[in-house]
Formats: sequence, structure tokens, C-alpha cells
Amino acid sequence: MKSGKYSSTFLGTAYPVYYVTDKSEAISYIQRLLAQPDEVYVVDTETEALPQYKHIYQAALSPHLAVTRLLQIFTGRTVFVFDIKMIGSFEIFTELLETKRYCNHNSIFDLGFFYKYFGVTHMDFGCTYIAARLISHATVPSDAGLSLSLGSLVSGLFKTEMTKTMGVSDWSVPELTWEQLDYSAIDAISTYHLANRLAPKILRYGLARVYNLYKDAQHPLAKMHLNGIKLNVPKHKELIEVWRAELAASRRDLVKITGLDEITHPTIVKYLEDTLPPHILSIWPRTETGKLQTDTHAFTEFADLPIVQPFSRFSKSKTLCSSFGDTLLKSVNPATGRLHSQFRLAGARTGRLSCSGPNIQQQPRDKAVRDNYIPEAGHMFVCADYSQIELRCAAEVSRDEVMLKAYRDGVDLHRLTASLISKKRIENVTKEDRQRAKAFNFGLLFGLGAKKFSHYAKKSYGATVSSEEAAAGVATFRETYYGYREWQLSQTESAVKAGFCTTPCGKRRCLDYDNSYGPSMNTPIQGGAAECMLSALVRLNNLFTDTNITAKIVLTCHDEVLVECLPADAHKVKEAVEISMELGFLDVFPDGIVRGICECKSGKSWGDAK
DNA sequence: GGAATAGGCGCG
DNA sequence: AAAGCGCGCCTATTCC
Repeated sequence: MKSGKYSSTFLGTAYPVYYVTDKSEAISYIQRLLAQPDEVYVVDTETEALPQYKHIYQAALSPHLAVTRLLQIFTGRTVFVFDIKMIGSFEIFTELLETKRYCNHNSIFDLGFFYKYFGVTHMDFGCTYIAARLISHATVPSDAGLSLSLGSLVSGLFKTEMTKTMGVSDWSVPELTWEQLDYSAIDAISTYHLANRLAPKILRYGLARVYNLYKDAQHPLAKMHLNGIKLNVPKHKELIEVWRAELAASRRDLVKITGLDEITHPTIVKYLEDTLPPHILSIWPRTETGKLQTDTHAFTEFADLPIVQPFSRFSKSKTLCSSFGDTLLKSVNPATGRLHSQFRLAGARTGRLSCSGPNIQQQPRDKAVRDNYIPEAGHMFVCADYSQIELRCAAEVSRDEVMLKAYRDGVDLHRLTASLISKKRIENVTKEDRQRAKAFNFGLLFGLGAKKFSHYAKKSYGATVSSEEAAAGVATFRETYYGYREWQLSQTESAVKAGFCTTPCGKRRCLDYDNSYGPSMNTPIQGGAAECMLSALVRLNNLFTDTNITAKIVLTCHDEVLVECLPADAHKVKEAVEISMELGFLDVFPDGIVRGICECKSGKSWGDAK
């Protein structure tokens, strides 16, 4: 297609489309747009994989492997499609992007390209994807079978089908087809209409505050994605060899014990079914579908059977090899040599972030693994942790006097619980007592009962707690933190009655009728903690942008944030992180107690700085 | 032969 | 009557 004026039709209305391929022409349109009164525009982009990365799956989605081909702006009346490749300039758009207000569907994606190529440092950028997620979580109890893609939302709301095929078409061809240009224009136009439909719902469900928090949080999240984190590939390969050796050894042991020639999960289950005596088979834990359960818990119950130890080693090393072995190496970006995880706002219905490609939030805690996450040569890591953030949220939300007093007085709540449960004076509490108490504090936050508690304590804290001890501990916890228990009861009652519950910043979660007790207790706590962290990230990113500290936020893991910086800046970075985390907590709980809330360390690797 | 589901396990 | 947190990724299985 040649540059010029065309027209695209959406819902029976034809909109003028200016396809711009010339730099001076682009500049004159930009000037006109800059002179317009303040309105929210839609800005969208189409990207093309760089030639050397074309063979890589979904390369067009990575700002490091792709570049912007088209930049579309829809004003509500007119579409401008700027062909960046033909125009040959990014910087002529910087001011326009930084000064106007915008909206798009999944704006974090475009933001990565704006940061990388367009020299953008800040932007007022709404997102219909975030809005749709918030509204969906507020109104339907489950994500099952739900698509929040632009196409699905538009066809659902406007009863019109959008062509989906062009999105994955080749945007690198010298001359674009009319189908491609029309698609790019319709994308922007439909997003505009979608935004106008969603805005009143954000207000209706009281989501304005959390929406604005998420809108701001897009910036640090887009930057973390862009920054990525370096993996020490040679060291990680060595670690994989260790895991493989362990896998082989445990497999040999299992072959010897069972006589099977193929060791997989199903063959082991079959072996157990065939060989276990009836009196054991009858008490062996079962899965929901009635099969024999083979998780760690089921197996520790029968620790004296010879198959248990080797199978446990086998499962562990198998997981390490398959989830954290070569797959992690495959995630290394060929252009940067780093891992660029994607963080998704409200990925969890509680309001937590979710993470993928790789999921940095589920890397083994093992120091050997985390030591392979390293800063760029000549740099270092600063790592900060929110101390007991969920317990602090529990205290603030429930206003439990005992909890609040402990935090006011700088008392370690795990030690306090430990002294109550072990009936020892607080100064005599041992490390093991405290570890067990951690299990109680966190388990009880989830509303865990005595029955499931032993399993949880063993699995999460390696603590052995009998069912009698569990029952006594649960009772002690509930008596001691009486205000918190009261809150749990009133919270579940009102949430179940209303059919939804709410986080401190107002994210609403529609509850599943069959599973509402646990989530209604947990969502305000877990969600509140996540909101503190998002607030802190926004503040930290602003500090880094507004001052001359050159530091990169590289990852966040629920209560933890990792920053890469020059050793000379480490002190300033530490200060910035600490103040951001305190203020982040205060953004959510304005009268909150921040004493001892942030633990900050530095080091030469993630494991080292933790 | 691809999509969906269950089970298991990693993390917080 | 008791229980009750949240994710993503891998493997095996089942369904169409």
C-alpha cells in the first residue's frame, strides 16, 4: 500500500485512516496531534522480528528480538498509521508519547518497545486488558474457558467478529497489504470502544484505586521484563549434570528394588498396587480420582518401605531436570544472554503477580540454583525482603491488638508464637521452636485446620507436628490472636453473604460458591501484601528514573525485590529500596507500623544477596 | 494429533 | 462436621 488516506469500518462507521510513510509528513501530523486538547488516545503497535531472529518462535513479541513496524494512534475520530520502518525515526514520536494520555490492550507489551526504541521515560498509559481482568475477577468466580484477548472481548461486547489472522502475519514485508493496515486500524478503533465500555464498570465495582495502582505498576513491570536477569550458563550446566547423576542413581535403585525395567510415575503406581499388602493398600492416601497418591506426604507416611527413599529422590531430581534444567537454558534470550520473565498484573485472583517464561517465582530455594543468577560483570545485587509481610497485613486488616503490639514493640511474631506454643519464655525459644511457629503463623493465615496442618508443616517447614500438637497449637493461636480470629469469622460470613471479598486497595474477587471460605480469609491478606509490593515498585522505579542512580530492578518474588547496580551506587540503592518499601506499605495502610519491615542485603548473586 | 485435565512439585 | 491460600510448569492420560 502507498501512503495516503484510506478508511476502515467498525460497527458500521467508517473512520479515516492516514497511512504515513514519510518523515516530514509524520512530523506535521505529530505537530497537529500535540496541539489538540487533552483527550485519551489509543496507541497500538505491530512488531516484526529482526531478520537474524526470525526463526525463533514468537520472536516478534520480544523487544530484544523484534522492532516496531507500525505505530497506530486513534483519536476517537481519525486513525494514524505510522510506518516506522519507512519513516526511519523513533525520536520524532517521543514527545507525543510522553505528553498525551493513552490507552491500549495489554499496554505493558507496547511499553517495552517504547522504552527500548522510542526513548520514552514516562507515560500515562491505561490498559483495557488490566481493566477487563479486574472486572472479570470482580464479577465471575473462575477464569475457566474465559478469554480476555481483544478479539474475544470485542466480539462479546459488540457482537462483531474481528479477523485474527493478520495479527500473526509477516509485518516485515517491504510493502504491507490493505488487510494488514485495516487490521492495525481496526485494532486501535475497537480498543477505543472497548475502553469506553469498561470505564464505567471500573467505577461501578469500586475498582478505580486498584486500577490506578496497576496502571502505574505497568512501568516497573515492563522494565523488569526488558532488563531481565543473567544466568551463569556454564555453572548451571554443571548443576544439571549433578541432577542427572542423581536421577540415574535413584532410577538404578528403583530398578533393583522393583524389578521393573521402566521407571515412571505410572509404572511405580502400578507396582505399588500390585505388591502392597491389602491392609496397607486400604489405608494408602488416594487422589481425587481414587488412584494411589505418590506425593512426598503419602510417602513419608510409609517411610519404612524400601521404595520410599529412592522414589522420593527420583521424583525430586526428575522435577529439577525437567523444570529447571534445559528448559531454563532455552529461556535465555539470544540477543541479551539474559532471562526475561514476564510479570502479569492480577495474574492471581488475589491480586498477586504471576510470572512466566521462566517463572522466576518458583525457582528452587536451593542456594546452588540461586547462585547461578548473577549481575552483569562489574555490577552487584541489592536484595530486599518485606519481613513477615502477610502477618503484618493480617495485623493491619484485623486490627488484632496482640499482633499490632508485637510489631509496635519490634517483637518477632514467629518467636512470640513459638513461646506460646512451646510454653517457654521468649528468650529460651530455640531455632526449631521458631521454625515450627512459622508453620503455625502462616498455616493459620490460610485458615488451615488441625488435620491438614501436619502435612503442611512437614512439607513447608520440615517440622514434625503430631495431630495432637497441631490441634493444641491451632487452639493456642486462636486464643492468643483473638482479634484476628474474630476478623476471620466475620470476614468469611460477610464475604459468603455478599458473594465477593475485597483487598485493601479495592480489588474485588467474586467467590466461587463451593469454595469461598478459604479465599475470603486469604484474599485481603495476600492481596494486601501484593499491593504493598506493587506500590513499592512504582516508587522505586520513579526514584531511579528521577534521580541519577543507575540501577535496574531485575525481579520481584512476592515479598522480595532484586536490584542490579554498580558497587558505587549500592548504598544509595539500599536507601531507595528501603524507603520505597516502607512507603509502599504506608500507601496501602496509612497508619501501618513499618518498624523492621524491610530486610536489605547485597551480594554477588541472588543466592548471595538473599 | 491437539486440547483439556489431573497429579505432582517448585515457590511465596 | 470439617475444612478452608495463591500461582506456573512438567508429565501422563483422556477426550474428541
